[in-house]
Amino acid sequence: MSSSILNTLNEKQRKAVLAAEGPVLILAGAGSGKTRCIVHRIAYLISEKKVSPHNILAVTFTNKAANEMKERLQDQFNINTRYLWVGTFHSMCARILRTESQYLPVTQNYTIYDDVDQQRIMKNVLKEINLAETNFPIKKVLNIISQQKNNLIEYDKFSSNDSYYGKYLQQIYKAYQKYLIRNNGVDFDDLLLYTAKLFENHKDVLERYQDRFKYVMIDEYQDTNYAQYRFAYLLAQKHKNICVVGDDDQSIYSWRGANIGNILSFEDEYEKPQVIRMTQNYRSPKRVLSAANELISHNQSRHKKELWTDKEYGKDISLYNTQNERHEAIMVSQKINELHDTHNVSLKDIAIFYRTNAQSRVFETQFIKDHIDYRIVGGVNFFQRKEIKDIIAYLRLISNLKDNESFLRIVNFPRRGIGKTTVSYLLDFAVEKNCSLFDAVETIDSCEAISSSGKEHLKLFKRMIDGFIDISQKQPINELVKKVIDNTEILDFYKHDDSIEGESKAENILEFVASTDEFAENFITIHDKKPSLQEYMQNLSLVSDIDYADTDRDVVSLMTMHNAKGLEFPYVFIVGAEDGLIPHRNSMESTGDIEEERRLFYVAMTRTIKELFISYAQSRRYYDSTMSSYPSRFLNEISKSHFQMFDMTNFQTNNDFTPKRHTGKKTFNLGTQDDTFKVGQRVEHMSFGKGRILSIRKDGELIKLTISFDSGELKKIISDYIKVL
DNA sequence: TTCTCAGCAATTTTT
DNA sequence: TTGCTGAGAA
Repeated sequence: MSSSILNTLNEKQRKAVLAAEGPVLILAGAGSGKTRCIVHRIAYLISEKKVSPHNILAVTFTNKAANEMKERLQDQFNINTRYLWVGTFHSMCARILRTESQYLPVTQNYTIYDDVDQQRIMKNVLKEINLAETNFPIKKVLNIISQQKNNLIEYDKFSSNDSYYGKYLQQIYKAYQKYLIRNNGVDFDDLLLYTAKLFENHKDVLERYQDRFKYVMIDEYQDTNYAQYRFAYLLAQKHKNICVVGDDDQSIYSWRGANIGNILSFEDEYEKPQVIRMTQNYRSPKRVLSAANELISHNQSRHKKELWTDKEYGKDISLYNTQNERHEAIMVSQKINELHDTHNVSLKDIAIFYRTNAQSRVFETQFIKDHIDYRIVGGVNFFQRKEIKDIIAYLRLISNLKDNESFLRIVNFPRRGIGKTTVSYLLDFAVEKNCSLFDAVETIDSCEAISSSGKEHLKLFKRMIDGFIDISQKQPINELVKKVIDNTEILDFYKHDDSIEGESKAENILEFVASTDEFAENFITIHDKKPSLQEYMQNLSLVSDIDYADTDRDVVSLMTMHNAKGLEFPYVFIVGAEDGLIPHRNSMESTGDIEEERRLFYVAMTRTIKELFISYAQSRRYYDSTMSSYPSRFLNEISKSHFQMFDMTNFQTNNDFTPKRHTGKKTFNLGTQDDTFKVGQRVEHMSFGKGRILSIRKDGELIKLTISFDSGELKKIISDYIKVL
């Protein structure tokens, strides 16, 4: 029978594949082959259990993972994946909502706003209801609203234990939501919220989907939030065939509402689920794995478990102590060249992980200098670049005329003589007429406030958009994009901008055109027809760079530790392993925060297939100042015997690069200079009382601490006078 | 009325 | 270092 489905699996994996019916919980450690397990499980359902692909829903964490899964099913098991639903929660929900839009406050062609759009919108909302940004910081407010939505709380149910701010927050939430609806738009969280609410409030709709998706599978279940949990729960209520896969040690998205509780309480939620634990790691060498095990064992709130492996011990983990972030980049660059030139390692087998996106910059400059090809995965998404978003704004407006947000963005870009004054009068006029900005232009002649030249320009603008609408109905998306770029002269605008940025922006635009061509091509092979604007818009906001990261190019991959999740590379560099970066200074408040940072570091380490390199710098430039930094506390939680240490701090810019190898472990201290002080630590001073260390600076023999005392005072004090608590 | 340029603030992680 | 705001120039 299904020899190819079961043969290559170990006992636990086979068990997971064969557990086709009923609730199943798979606790799968890092590198235990869970993706493979899911793929084989789907293949088994279809080939052996004769389940129609039509009845299977598989939720993955990224679209890329979804595509890979489909490819494997197609290539390995010859399964037609056309009717199989594989994708992220968000893309599933977007798809469902497009079909069920009659139940929604928006129409079928709604716009999906991303986080940058959200910020712009919130800015307008605050202005609209006369609240100051200083009192209600945009990001914070959006964050709170996001949390509410992820917990399926709508604005009328919003309550806060803070009675003063709570009242305002509810008001903001409401105004924000109304604004979105007025623009016929939704944000990411709405996709989940609307779908979950749809299932809750319309039993008939829910039942339709329950019967459609008789088998539900969810990957990375530890990173689901309440709305996602609810979505899955409701879907699976009828047939109870739900299989979730996850690892509590890899939960790194709690800041966006993910709740490890979902996976930890699965056994209570569902009646007698089969529980399968996969602890054999097939990815990392023993050395790396045991170091990772040691690290993660410092977390209190976790299922106790230890990964094991048959693989060889592998090399020591290299640990580099460098002078500053530039030297760190030089060191990594040289190491990569060495791997590439003398050990024949392909660049695509090398990855660099950092905690914050800003850290990528130094590496980019260094790699360009050293002629190392690289690519950044994630970061500023290609589709989030200003020049691309401008074109997308045209597309959005064409497909959704109520989208005032996009209207405002492009009405005067490229310049066409419609300035702030004209726009603000137009806004008033639209409010008065209770219509969208675009519709307001129709009757603009009756608006006295706007100058006649303003009116003319607005009408010209409208005529142009009307022309695009016409084209969009007759031609496929890629042709439309070309027309938009031609008629708006956007490309010329950048070409005439002599700066380097202008040039690269023009290039990006051309790349965007190419990407729509490619989209059209792919679309034709799958659907046998040319894609319309609508069909293009459907997946636009939901794709990210990771989804596009083609693994074929022979380049070094740079990404945040968050983006590294689910990936693996033979050679892994973890850079910036410093207190303040990992754990991040904003995440040192509670032990819960620190535990999540520790999991993040754990995730990064366990991506390694062959060899792991970790580096930290003595000082690091932030934005305008240089701060001294100290090795991450996490390094202290791993036995030193796993490391081979290299002190690069004597490196001089003109000198050759000759690392001094440290064999004597006594001379090398991982902690702060005297291991007593750490950033974030509680300390006491005789006269100032108790406080917390904010930064540590070495000044000759002296160690100077900046301490925030509980009294509210901020002092710089020599360490001799400080007692550690 | 529109556009430009200087000064100022702000920097975690993402579908 | 980048992005945004506000004041003055065109």
